[in-house]
Amino acid sequence: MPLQYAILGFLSWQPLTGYDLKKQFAAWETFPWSGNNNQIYTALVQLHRAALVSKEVEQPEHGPARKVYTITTAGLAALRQWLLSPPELPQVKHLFLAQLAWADQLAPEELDELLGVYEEEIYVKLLMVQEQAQRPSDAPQRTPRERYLWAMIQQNWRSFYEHELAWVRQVRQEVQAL
Amino acid sequence: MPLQYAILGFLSWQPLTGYDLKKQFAAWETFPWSGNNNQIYTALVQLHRAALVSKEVEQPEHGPARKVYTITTAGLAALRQWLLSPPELPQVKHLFLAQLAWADQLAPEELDELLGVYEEEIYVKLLMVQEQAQRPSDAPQRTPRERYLWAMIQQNWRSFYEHELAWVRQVRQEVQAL
DNA sequence: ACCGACATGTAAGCTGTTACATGATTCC
DNA sequence: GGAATCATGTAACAGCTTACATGTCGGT
Repeated sequence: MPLQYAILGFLSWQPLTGYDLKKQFAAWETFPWSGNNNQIYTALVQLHRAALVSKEVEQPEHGPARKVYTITTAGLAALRQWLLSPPELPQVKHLFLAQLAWADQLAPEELDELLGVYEEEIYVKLLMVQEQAQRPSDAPQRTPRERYLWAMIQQNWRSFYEHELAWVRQVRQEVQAL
Repeated sequence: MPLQYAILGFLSWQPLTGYDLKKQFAAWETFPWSGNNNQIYTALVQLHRAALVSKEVEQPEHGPARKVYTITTAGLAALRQWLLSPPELPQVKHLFLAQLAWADQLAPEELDELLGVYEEEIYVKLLMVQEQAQRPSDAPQRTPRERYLWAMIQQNWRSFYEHELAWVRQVRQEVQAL
């Protein structure tokens, strides 16, 4: 269900094809649908059946048909309704913490190695979201408020990985002292 | 798959029944399996088939049979192997950020209301994890190192929600200024 | 008399990932 | 010649949630 609304969100910005949407989802942490064919194309079919989007088929001389989807007024209304619905808490699946919970069974060097690998992974991810944020606006910027909101969304991700990095560095240091 | 290993983790601490495991999973943020019957009971069957756990059936005079599961040496080896495997990045599904991404379509009061509800939800959750951390140790504390690791895991959760709370308060304030 | 905790399990359905399948165009 | 991008879709499977189903015991 939220995937449908996220699609409507992008279409409220501009008409797009399934392929475009796929790329958008892949590009932003905020939209946690990994740019997955199966879900996006079937969601578009459902949205079209529900008349929340309209479809225009462009047939170029060469290559496959492009199906460009546009949001309808019913779609805009549905999007607005979702925006007003009570927010969900972030769902965090932090498997590394579950791994750490039993990591006392490891030797000191093994534990340090594990923490080191995690530190490196987080660091790489942090670089990724930082670069993502600086990418010249591939994002809606219709009003100053919208620009502000997107900036704060990016900041949320950046500071999440920054704090995670600081946390793992602290753990690594203090665990060596034990 | 990780669920199986998490079960082995708890059983490396002490023998438990499916019901006990369900309560453990429900009690800790760190183990993101919502205390769900279906998954836990079937996972135990699979672990038993793989001989990673052994089963003892206690039949009390009244009531249903209690099946107490104990980890085997093969199970301990499998757990250790998982602990050494490369850590995964945390998977964060932050739907509120996706909602905010399109929230410029809302009136100022509507947006403030949305942020206010989210702030309250995060605040309640923060209280929950704080209380969870102070709960008299229902957790393994076999060595100082293990005690330290569990404390740092709890701290990770606490600071996540603290930062989220600070973030939403900032956004709310600054969005009012626009 | 009813509710919650104890204790086990099954069924249906939604979500999500990976891989398969096709075919043209552009860049190296 | 081969890889990447554009562009659409399908199939199989794994993960996860919700609800159903049954029955005892202790507390209010």
